Amino acid sequence: MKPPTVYDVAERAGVSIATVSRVLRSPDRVRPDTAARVEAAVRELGYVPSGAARGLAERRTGVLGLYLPGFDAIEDLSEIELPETGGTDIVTDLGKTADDHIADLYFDEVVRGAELEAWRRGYALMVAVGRGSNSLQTFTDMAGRVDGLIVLARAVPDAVLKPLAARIPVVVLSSRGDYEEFDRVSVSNREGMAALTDHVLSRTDRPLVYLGGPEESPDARDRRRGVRDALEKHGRAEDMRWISDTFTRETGRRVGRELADLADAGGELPGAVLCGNDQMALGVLDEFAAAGIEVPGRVLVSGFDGIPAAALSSPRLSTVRQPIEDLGRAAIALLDERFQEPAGEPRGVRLPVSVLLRESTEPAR
Amino acid sequence: MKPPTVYDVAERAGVSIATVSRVLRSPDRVRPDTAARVEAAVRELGYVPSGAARGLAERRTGVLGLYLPGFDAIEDLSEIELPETGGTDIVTDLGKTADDHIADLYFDEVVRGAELEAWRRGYALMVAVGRGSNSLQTFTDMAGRVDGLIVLARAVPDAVLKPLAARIPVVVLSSRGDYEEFDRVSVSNREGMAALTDHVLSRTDRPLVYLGGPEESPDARDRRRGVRDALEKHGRAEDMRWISDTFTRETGRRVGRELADLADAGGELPGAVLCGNDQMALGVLDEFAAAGIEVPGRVLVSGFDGIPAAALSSPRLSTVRQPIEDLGRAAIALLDERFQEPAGEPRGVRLPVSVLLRESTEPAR
DNA sequence: CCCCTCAGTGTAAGCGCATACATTTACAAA
DNA sequence: TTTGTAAATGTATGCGCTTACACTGAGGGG
Repeated sequence: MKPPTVYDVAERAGVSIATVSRVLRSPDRVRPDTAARVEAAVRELGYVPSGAARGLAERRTGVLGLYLPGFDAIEDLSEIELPETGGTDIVTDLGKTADDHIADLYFDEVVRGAELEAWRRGYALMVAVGRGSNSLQTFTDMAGRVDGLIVLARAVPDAVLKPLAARIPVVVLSSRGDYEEFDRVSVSNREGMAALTDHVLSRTDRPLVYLGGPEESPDARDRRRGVRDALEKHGRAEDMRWISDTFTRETGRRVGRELADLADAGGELPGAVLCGNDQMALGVLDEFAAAGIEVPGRVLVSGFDGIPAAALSSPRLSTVRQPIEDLGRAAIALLDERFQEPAGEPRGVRLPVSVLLRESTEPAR
Repeated sequence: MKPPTVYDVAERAGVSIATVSRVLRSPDRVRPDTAARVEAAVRELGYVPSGAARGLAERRTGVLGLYLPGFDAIEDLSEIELPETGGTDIVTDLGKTADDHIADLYFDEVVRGAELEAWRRGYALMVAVGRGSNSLQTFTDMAGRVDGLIVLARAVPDAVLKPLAARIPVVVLSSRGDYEEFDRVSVSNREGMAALTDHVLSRTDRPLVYLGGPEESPDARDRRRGVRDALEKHGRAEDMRWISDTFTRETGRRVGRELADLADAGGELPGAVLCGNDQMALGVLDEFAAAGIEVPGRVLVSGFDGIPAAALSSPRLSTVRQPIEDLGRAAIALLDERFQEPAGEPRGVRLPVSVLLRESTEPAR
């Protein structure tokens, strides 16, 4: 059963296809009674205009794209079952469940922000994710379908991104300093971390530990710089032991245990453990709690990101909240702006962060 | 600057447009050396195939759609600011923050599930949301752009949905019994609530209160039926006081306060307060805690949905976890299945729920 | 040496719509 | 009635791609 087209509608209504098109797009340019006939035909045939044909003729689609690099969660997804009739599964859940979920992904909030802002502005949003070897295929596929594109830094080779940006507006979500030839949005990683560190330094005179992310991550680098900024400001540049590792809770646990063991063996605890993200900090807290080391009593701990779990830990974690959802929103806003003003200098937007001071860095008086 | 087309590439490579198209779509049907020339031209020109033109010629787009009814959160969204340079905002956050966030929206998880499954199967997902008066416009716009469509029950008038379903596969996310002429997926609301109620009835002999959602919500209706099923099974059909109101935490607080006041005035507390969703139950817990009424010591409380907050309350809430993310995933799977098997009876999938028994219904021995 | 086959390539016809431009109609003024 | 003008409608082209079909030339079998 072939879907009806303008031609079918036109024939049924006894008009030309041009009139059908007008009724749909600028109804006031057509006489009310003919419009009514056309609308009736549309209804009777269940006609739905083809987006592809419209896009082709109009040279715009009304769709914005968001492209993310693949992540393991997708690869690991198992086949879903489709039962005709569901049942009920009774689970006695009296233990503690961590529920380390996809929901914690950074992406997730970016996507949500982009969705909200796109919808608000009357665009539809298409989200695609690179998967394995043919991820470039996925990318160009998407690029060919949208009026503008948001891309996470490093998700796509520059050699592909650069020429594309000459064709359609592209916004990159990057760290500062990266991708300066594109429109881009980033957050104040460095300043935020500097402010938090500044606070911690005012609370303890003892030497510190910084547990940061991998060297090659631009975010990690920026945060480390923020720490250094604050140290220099206080003239305590030498007061820090630097550790770099993956951004995981497990890493935090490992380091936390190590420090606890050290203290156990008669060593001195650092004045504070500053962490490059919240997951790490939570890992540190896990182990300190297990070893009976009071936070913030004996040592301060801080994180970065402002994930929900950081507000639920005990003690609650001082951290820097990134406006991740706003990142997505700002990117869409920037795209929309480019449609109004196609030419011009690339524009960089840097979103402010909030330093959240909570109990984990607030020593009892 | 007009984007390059197949013609430009063909000219540059000294071949015909058919050959260009072949290189892109079935590379093994052209000689390796010509393919190489074409690929070089593609790269030099930064050519990206137009999705619109492809879609038109191929009569398929590789995109699936998800359509949601509008919600207030979008309307209320304020304009986002785009600062060139971000700052740092220092917030001393030593109080309790509720963070009642969009993240708690039911939709959110559906969207995520659909995204994951679509990506996994190599489709892109387009998500659109009806907004105000022109929401129908948005809907048909989207319908014209996708190979298949997922729609939330009641988001679109049947008069529109019905003819559309004859053109492209449509899956409806509905409560049981609804939309039987469509492919659809739902969850076992009724059975889940029956099982949880059954458990609660085995824990208390005193009269109960059921605080359910609005009469007109099919979900609310299904859950209420589940409660009734369990009551009848236990021969305690008369043991329940029924309340219907909006699905909000505030409603829960109101009812909780009312019950607390009653108890204060010498009345008897019910054996349990069963709630139609977790938000309500949390509201009840809020007020019981404020009034010093121990849960589960003096009264049991249960919820429905299995939202994250239900695992973090004190006491943790017994509830029925809906596999909301799976709802989205199953819908995509169903669509994909329809592509293989276009005809056939409409298929209904009902997903199982999990009854999570936690402390709020577990009286101390 | 001719004819057939087949791989490789080109030609051209849509796909369904928007729209510039041409034509017709309706109506008012002359 | 004629003419002028604006509103309403129709005609025809092109948007960029895929693909059926036609064509070419090279190699193999007779």
